[in-house]
Amino acid sequence: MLKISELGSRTGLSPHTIRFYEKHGLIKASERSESGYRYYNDSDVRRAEFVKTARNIGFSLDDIGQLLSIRVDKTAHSCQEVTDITRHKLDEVNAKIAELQSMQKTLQLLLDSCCGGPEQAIHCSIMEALEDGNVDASGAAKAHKTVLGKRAKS
Amino acid sequence: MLKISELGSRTGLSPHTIRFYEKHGLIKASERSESGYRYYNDSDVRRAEFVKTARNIGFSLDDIGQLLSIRVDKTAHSCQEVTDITRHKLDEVNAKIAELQSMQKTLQLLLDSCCGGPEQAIHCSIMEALEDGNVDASGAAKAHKTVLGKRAKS
DNA sequence: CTTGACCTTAGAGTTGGCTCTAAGCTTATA
DNA sequence: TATAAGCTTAGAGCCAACTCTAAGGTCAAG
Ligand SMILES: [Zn+2]
Ligand SMILES: [Zn+2]
Ligand SMILES: [Zn+2]
Ligand SMILES: [Zn+2]
Repeated sequence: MLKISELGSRTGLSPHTIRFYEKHGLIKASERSESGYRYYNDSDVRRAEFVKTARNIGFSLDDIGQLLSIRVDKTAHSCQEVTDITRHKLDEVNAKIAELQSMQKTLQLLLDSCCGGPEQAIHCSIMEALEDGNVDASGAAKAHKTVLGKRAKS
Repeated sequence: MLKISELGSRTGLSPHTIRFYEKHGLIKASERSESGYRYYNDSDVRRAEFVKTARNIGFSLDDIGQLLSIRVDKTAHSCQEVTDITRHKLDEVNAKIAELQSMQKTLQLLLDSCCGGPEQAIHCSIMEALEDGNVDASGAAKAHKTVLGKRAKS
């Protein structure tokens, strides 16, 4: 039976994150000590590792919840349900890639047009393109709200 | 002189968003009526359109702020400053694309391995891969926090 | 028997870019 | 003149997935 920080070092999730996942129904400690400490058995650890793997792939916590409910009774669920979740995620990823590639293309064109030198930006072609709005940004408009965030840790 | 909703329909930004941008220093109404209504002149409109174009490309509001401060005095800034901002953005975009492509690859492999049929998920290869953690998710781990958000409107 | 590492909880804060609400004032139209 | 549409403000809420804080309880080592 592992304590929360031991589960943390085994899975690479912080105790904070483990409690957060518990609050959202993803992970549970099958036992608690009298003083309230969480204790995780092998089955709990396997579930937590499943969550970690799914998260690393990029599934949302909501997706992971669905995958977990399939996991607890596989006879009640089909391969199709699993592929539906996976394909939906892949569709999202593909859409996002397309948006980012549109941004990439636009930014590259802008960079190619500008000398990038130390002279005054008076005739800078990037500035001119932005002024004139003659920028091929089709597809990029929807892309950038949350496109460039990061997660710090593993 | 345009009122805020007129500037909105000209630029495709909502009045709410215009006020939000004003609060963040991107856009200003050069005049106010006695009753406090914002009035935008041609120069204001051009600035707002610049902001809209830059936003559509994918620049952050912070980036746009920097571009705007170059715009107001181009003699005091160089092409290099402009390309630095642009290149930095391109680097972010490229990094994000790489992460998403890693996710894409993993998801595609999972999908290829599963029959996707109506039978019970007992021997589902996607579930097995998630259980075993033998999933090639290198690079995807950092990717997904904010990767799949959306902005609704233009 | 004290130190320090670890555990508990509820709840607030972070990020970026909006998006909306409430409560009230102004303006245009019929 | 009445009604509706539009404007003002400060400030709250939203999204996801954490991340941290405060204030306290627990436990093993020396
Ligand atoms: Zn130049
Ligand atoms: Zn230039
Ligand atoms: Zn199957
Ligand atoms: Zn399957």
